[in-house]
Formats: sequence, structure tokens, C-alpha cells
Amino acid sequence: MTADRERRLRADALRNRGQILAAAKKVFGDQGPDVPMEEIARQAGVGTGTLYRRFPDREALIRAVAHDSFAHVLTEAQAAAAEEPSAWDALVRLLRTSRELQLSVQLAILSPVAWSIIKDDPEAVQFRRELLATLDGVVRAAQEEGTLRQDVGAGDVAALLTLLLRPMPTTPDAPAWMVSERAMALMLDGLRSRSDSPLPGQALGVDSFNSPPSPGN
Amino acid sequence: MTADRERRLRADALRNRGQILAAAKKVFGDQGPDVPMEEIARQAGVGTGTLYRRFPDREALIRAVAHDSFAHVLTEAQAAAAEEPSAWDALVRLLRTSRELQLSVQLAILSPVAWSIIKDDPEAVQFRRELLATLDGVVRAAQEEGTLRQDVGAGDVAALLTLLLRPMPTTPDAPAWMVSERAMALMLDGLRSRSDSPLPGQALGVDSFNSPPSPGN
Amino acid sequence: MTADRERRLRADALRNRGQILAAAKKVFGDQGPDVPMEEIARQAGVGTGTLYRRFPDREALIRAVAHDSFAHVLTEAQAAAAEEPSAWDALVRLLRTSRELQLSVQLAILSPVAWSIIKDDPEAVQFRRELLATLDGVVRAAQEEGTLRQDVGAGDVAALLTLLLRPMPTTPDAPAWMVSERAMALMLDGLRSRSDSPLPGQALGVDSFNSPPSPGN
Amino acid sequence: MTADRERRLRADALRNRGQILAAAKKVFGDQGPDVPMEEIARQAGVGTGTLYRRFPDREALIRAVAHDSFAHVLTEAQAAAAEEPSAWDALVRLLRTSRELQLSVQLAILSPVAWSIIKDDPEAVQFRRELLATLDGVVRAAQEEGTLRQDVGAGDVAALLTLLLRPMPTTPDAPAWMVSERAMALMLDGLRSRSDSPLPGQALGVDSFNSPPSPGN
DNA sequence: CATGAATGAGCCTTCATTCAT
DNA sequence: TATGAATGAAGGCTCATTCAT
Repeated sequence: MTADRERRLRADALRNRGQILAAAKKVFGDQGPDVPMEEIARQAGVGTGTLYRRFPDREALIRAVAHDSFAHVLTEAQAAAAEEPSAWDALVRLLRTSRELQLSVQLAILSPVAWSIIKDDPEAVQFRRELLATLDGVVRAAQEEGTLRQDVGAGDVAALLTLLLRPMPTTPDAPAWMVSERAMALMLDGLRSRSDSPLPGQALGVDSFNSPPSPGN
Repeated sequence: MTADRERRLRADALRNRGQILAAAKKVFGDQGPDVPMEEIARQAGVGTGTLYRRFPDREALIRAVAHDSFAHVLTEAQAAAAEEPSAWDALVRLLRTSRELQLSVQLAILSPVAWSIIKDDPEAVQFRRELLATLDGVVRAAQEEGTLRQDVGAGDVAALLTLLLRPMPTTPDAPAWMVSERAMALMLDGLRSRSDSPLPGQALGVDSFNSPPSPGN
Repeated sequence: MTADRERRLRADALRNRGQILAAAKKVFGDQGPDVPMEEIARQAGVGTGTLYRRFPDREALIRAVAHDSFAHVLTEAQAAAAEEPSAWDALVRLLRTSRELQLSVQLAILSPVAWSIIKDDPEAVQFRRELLATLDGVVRAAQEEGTLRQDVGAGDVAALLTLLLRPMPTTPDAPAWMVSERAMALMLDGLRSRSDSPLPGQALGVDSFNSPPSPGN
Repeated sequence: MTADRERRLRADALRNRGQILAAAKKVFGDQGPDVPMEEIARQAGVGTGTLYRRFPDREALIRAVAHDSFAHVLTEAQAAAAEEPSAWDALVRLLRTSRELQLSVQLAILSPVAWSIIKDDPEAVQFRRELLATLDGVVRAAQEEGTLRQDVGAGDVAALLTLLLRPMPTTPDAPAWMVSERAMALMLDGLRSRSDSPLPGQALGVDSFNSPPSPGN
């Protein structure tokens, strides 16, 4: 009970926490990770004090948003690996999923500020490790079933995935989702095993990818 | 004498302007577009007063950096179209060029802040128009020469180009340039005309792309 | 039963009040009168709500701490006057007592903040009046018995007492108590009646001292 | 010249610095070291930005105020030692001087906050060392000339000096200066060599006093 | 004209106090 | 009633921009 108490937040506190996270995800996505904390608090419908009680400072909030998004991505990736009939289908779903998670992940990954906050976070590192492991499984399976070209590795796929996580050009004629849907299809065509133009260098494996995107380098 | 003086001053002023632009490009790239103006002034070796004499405010500076980078891209694109033996080669060079311009362009394009400043700028709009026109020429030519698949348009290529402009994961094993070199090769394989899996939707043409990347949407 | 209940609650409340006062005394002494209320509540082992139920605001708490300390001083002073064999001994004990009360009183008296809160408090004024009366009795008696020089008054003694209430330099070689013990001895030597160097001005009597120490003046 | 430039502030900047120091001295003395920085800036007639340009944070300002006050005390002490006809006169002047410096020094010494900032400051440590050396010279000389009792040391005198640096009770009848003038006279009488009541413990020498007042202990 | 000092608005964060549980 | 969550005003500090030197 005491233990519970330490962990469990009061009902309203929990609701607030959720609202804050949601607001932060949206606002970071819209305006970058430098938005005034007050803006986030307002959108969450709480006072700044509440925000700070829940997340001691901006970094903590950014970290929390990142964890949340990462967890979604990982869950989806594992579901894709488990549920799809073929490894190739799993790969497709994985890429598409990541595209759908765009908005929640993009800024946590893109901004140098956000990145420098996340990069040494143990949970984030762990997340990356697990995601790459899942990806590696799918990649090898797809290569065994003959659908994925042999000269790519989990690292290559992760790189493409990273690209798809980012914001896409929007136009009246072609909404963002269509643009990236097509870009994804092009990439998948490039990944198909019947391609006969070898890639430069070596396949990028899991290990070659364990340190993550470093903008500003 | 008066003429000399004016010329000398202009030379000074011009040198200052160049140093400031270079410093801004570097610093924006390293730390995002929110860096203190003083930091830029310091790296440029001038006082803040001088910086503000040359660029009335932060927006003006960001706009100038963007113009500068855009001009490079356009020049390169036109050179590629003119100089390469085949349209496909031009396309390859174009994509590779954009990758090389990554560092100078990325943040101006990625940050919501920077983007909201640039998006309605007439010169930037004009740049985009011209770049798309060049791209469109290369795309059509490549399709005529049979190297580029028929179901893509300049807009699709622009989307890929945009992706390649962004920062790439770096790792000890696989430096950023290798990662994006491979990603590019995959994309090119996807673009090759012998692909037989049709893309979803319609080819994205020049017009479907005239309003530019909108992060945070 | 109702009576029992009330009594039990009162007992609880009283215990809480005591814990809070003790914690406040300690924390004010350690960290000054600006410590967060929450810190005091924590050290008292209660919630902030309880603290505020007992003491409506910070001022009330400071006032309560001051009253408590003052009451101790007064009690001790009256005991000294009543119990010591000679007036001089009473004086000595009085000064020494005040030294012992140092830690609990010092900050309430020294900080401009605390002082401005206490200075117009009727109970504090009353305390001062009574203490000076006691002091005056001792001073006159000591002068009559020939041990205290004639040219001092209760006000002068009060001033010395005030000085001894304050924190003293500590060193490894000479702990605070030794330093102030010696300072006190020096002062007592100065107060002895056999001194032949007249003090400047007039003896400071009870009345000349009715408005209290004003730091920051 | 370049060296000069690094050191020398522009005329107005220097004036501002002085005004800020003066204002801080006054305001710290009046309201303690927690006054809003803005209050200090206002009294100095500058903007907060200017204050922060000159003193990077509150600590720096407190340190600067302390150094300034300390330097005055030391200068005065050395002048007293050099100029007065007898060592006893030097001692008297020293104590009186310190009383006059009360307002500027008191809070830097009394507040736990201020003290914790100053205590490890090398310049402050050095100041203390020099002041004690000066004091020690005067004490020994006075003992040799037979005016100062033998059983005291520089440490004892420093303790008295410290007491006199603190705020004194003020009353309409007896202004602060009179109260402390009389207290000082009493102390001096206690220090006179003809006293025949030995002090407890050993004389406090220079070394026993090298770590300074520690309030809240 | 270049410089860097001054300004003050704005954002981050803390904490006294109130109030729901 | 005790608790601790929520609030928002207040103060620290930074930095874009202006202006004196």
C-alpha cells in the first residue's frame, strides 16, 4: 500500500499527467522543443506549477514524450513482426507504421536540442536496442524468404525508417500521407530482392547502428 | 578618393557580410536556429552592432542563409542537367548534390521556426519554382530515355531529395555519408524504370509541389 | 466519548503543533527564515496542509517561534533574578543563559525579514518590557551591592545580551561556546564596578530601550 | 592597449558598476541578501540586464560587495596600526572603525546564505588572513606596552570586533551609534591590562580564528 | 562605421497558499 | 482532519534589439 502509494498517482493527477504528455507531444510537434512551457500547460488545461510538479523541467518532459513515442513504435514493430503472414509484409507494415508515428516522434529525433537530451538516456538506448533487434529479425527472415535483397541490413532499413519518420512536404494536391506513401513505395521497390544493382559498401547491420541520428554533425 | 573610400567600405562591408553568413550557416547547423545572435557575431569576428547593421533581425539572417543555400542547390541542379551525359546521370548527381548540401540546408528547412520564416518569402518561392522546373526537365528526359519509371513525377523526386537533405544517423562503423549513400542507392533502384510494382496514386508533378515542405503539420 | 474524542484530537493537534514548532526552530536556525514551508512540514513529519491549518501563514509561524524562544529567555531571566545569591551572580547567569539560547533565537532576531514581522507584535513587545524590567531589577541590585559599575543601565546590559545572542565564529581550536564564553568574561570585567574609566553618554535605562533592535537601520 | 581594454571598462560602464555596488551594499544591509535583483537594479538606476552583465549572478554580486567591504576594513586596520601613537590607541581605533563599517559588512557576515557564498572565496580568505595578522601585531604591541591584558589574543579581539560589526538596537533616546559606543567602551574596559580576573581557557590566537563566523551551526 | 554596453520583455522555475480527495 | 495536488504570482536570468561611445 505504501509502495502503491509511491507509485500510483491520485486519479486526477494521473489524468493531468496524461493531458500534459498529449499536449507536449502536439506542441513539440507543431513548434519545436523550445515552446514556452506555459503554452504546453495551457493546452493541457493545467497551471505551470502542475506541469513542473509532474515533470521537474523541460528535459524531463522531452524525455517522457520520447519514451512514450518510442514505446509505441516498439510495440507496433513487434506486433508487425508477430502478426504479418510474411516477413516482407512485416517490413512494409513496419515502415508504414513508422510513417504514422511521424508526428509524435519527429521532433524528439530531429532537433539537436532534443537529441542531446535523449541520447544518453538509458531507456532510450534500451528502446533503440530492442527496436533494432526486432528489425534485424524481420530483415533476416525476409532475406531468407527471398523477398528482400541480400545486400542490405537492419541498419539500412532503420535509416529509411528514420527518413520516413520526418515531416513531409504537404501540398493541396498531394497531402503529406500521399507523398510519403509514394516515397515509401519507391523505397520498398528499391529493397526488393530482384534488384541487380549492388549497393556501395557493406550491409549495415544492427551493430553499425547502435548510436543514433546525430544532427548537427 | 571618395570613390575609393566607398569601394573600400563596401569591400569591408561585403567581407563582414560573408563572414556573418558563413558563421550563421555553421552555427545554425550546429545548434539550431535559436542560437544567440551574439554567438554568431562572435564566430564571425564582429560585434553584434555590425551584425544588426547587415541583417536587421534574426529573420533577415535566416532568410539570407536560406537564399544562399538555395542558390547553391539551384546552380548545382542546373549544372547537373546541362553537363551530365544522360538524364539518369543528371538525376543521380542531383540527388548526390543535395546530400552534399545537407549540412548547410538542413536546419533552415527542418526547424518549424525557420520554416515559418522562409515559407512566404518571395525569393524562396521563386527558388523552389525554378528548382522544380529543372527537376521536371530531368525527370521527363529520363523517362523519355527509358531509365526512369513512368509513374513518378518531379514531385516524387523532390520528396526524396528533401529526405536526403536531412541529417543522417552517424555511427563509428558507418559514417553519415555512407548511410545516406546507401539510402540514395536504394532510392535510385526504386526509381529505375524496370520496376514493375506500380506506385499508389498519381505521379506528383511540378504543380502538386509548389507549396513547400511544412513540418509540424 | 465525544469529550474523549475531542481530547484525543487535541492531543494530536498539540503534538503536531509542537513538532512543527521544533522543526521550524531548527530549520530557521539552519537555513534562515526563507526556507520553503514544505521543508518545515517535511521535517515535522506532516503535510503542508496541516502546517497551514496550525499556522495560517509564514508570519504566524515565525511569530510563534519567536514567542516560544522569548518565553524561555524570560523564564530563565526571572529564575536567575530569584535564585542567585547575589545580583552579580544573577547578571552572570543571565548573560550565560542568553548565550545558551543563541541557537534558538538568533535568526528570528537577526534577519531583517523576521524582525520586521516581530517588531510590532504585542506579545513580543510585552515580552521585551518584562525582560527589561527583570534586567533593571538585577542591575539596580548589583549596583547597590557594589559589584556593578554605576554608569551603566539595564539598556547597556541588554545591548551586551543582544550581542551574545548572535552566532559566534567557530574554529577547530576554539569552539563557538569557548569564544563567546571568553567574550562574555571580557564584558563582565568591563562591567565590574572597580573600573575607573567612565563611559560616554548617559546610562541606558529601561525606557531608552523599549523599541527593540532594528537591524538594517 | 588591448590589455587595457580587457581590464578597463568604458567610463559609463564603470560608473554603473560603482552604482550597482553601492546600491547592493545598501539594499543588502536593509533587507538581507535575498532582495530581488530588480530592486538593486532600480536603486542603482540601471536595468536588470546591466546588473547581470556586470555580475553574472547574485553570488557574484554578494562576493563583490564582500570584497569591497573587506578591503575597506583591512585598509582602515592597517592605517590604525601605522598611524596611532600607541598600540592601545590603535586597538581603540580599530574597534571604532569596524563599528563604522557595520552597515556595509553586517549582512555579508551574518546571513547563512551570504556566508556560504563567501566562505570558500580565496580573496575573502586572504583578507581574513591579513586582517588577523594586522590585529595580531597590534595585540602583541599593546601587551608589550602594558596596556592590554596578557590573557587575550588576536582571536579574542576579533570576536569582539565581529560582535561590533553587527546591527545594534536603536531607540529614540539612544541612537545605535551611542549604544555601540558604550558597548565598545565596556569591552575596552574589559580588555585593559589592570583587570585581575583571568579569562577561561587559553588566549585565542591568530590561528584559532582562521575559519570565520558560522551562523546556523 | 564598428563596437559593445544598456535595456527590458519574456521564459523558466520555485514556492506560498488554497482546495480537492 | 490530514494530505498532497493545483494554482499562479514573483523572481532569476537570458538575449534580441537599440543606442552611446
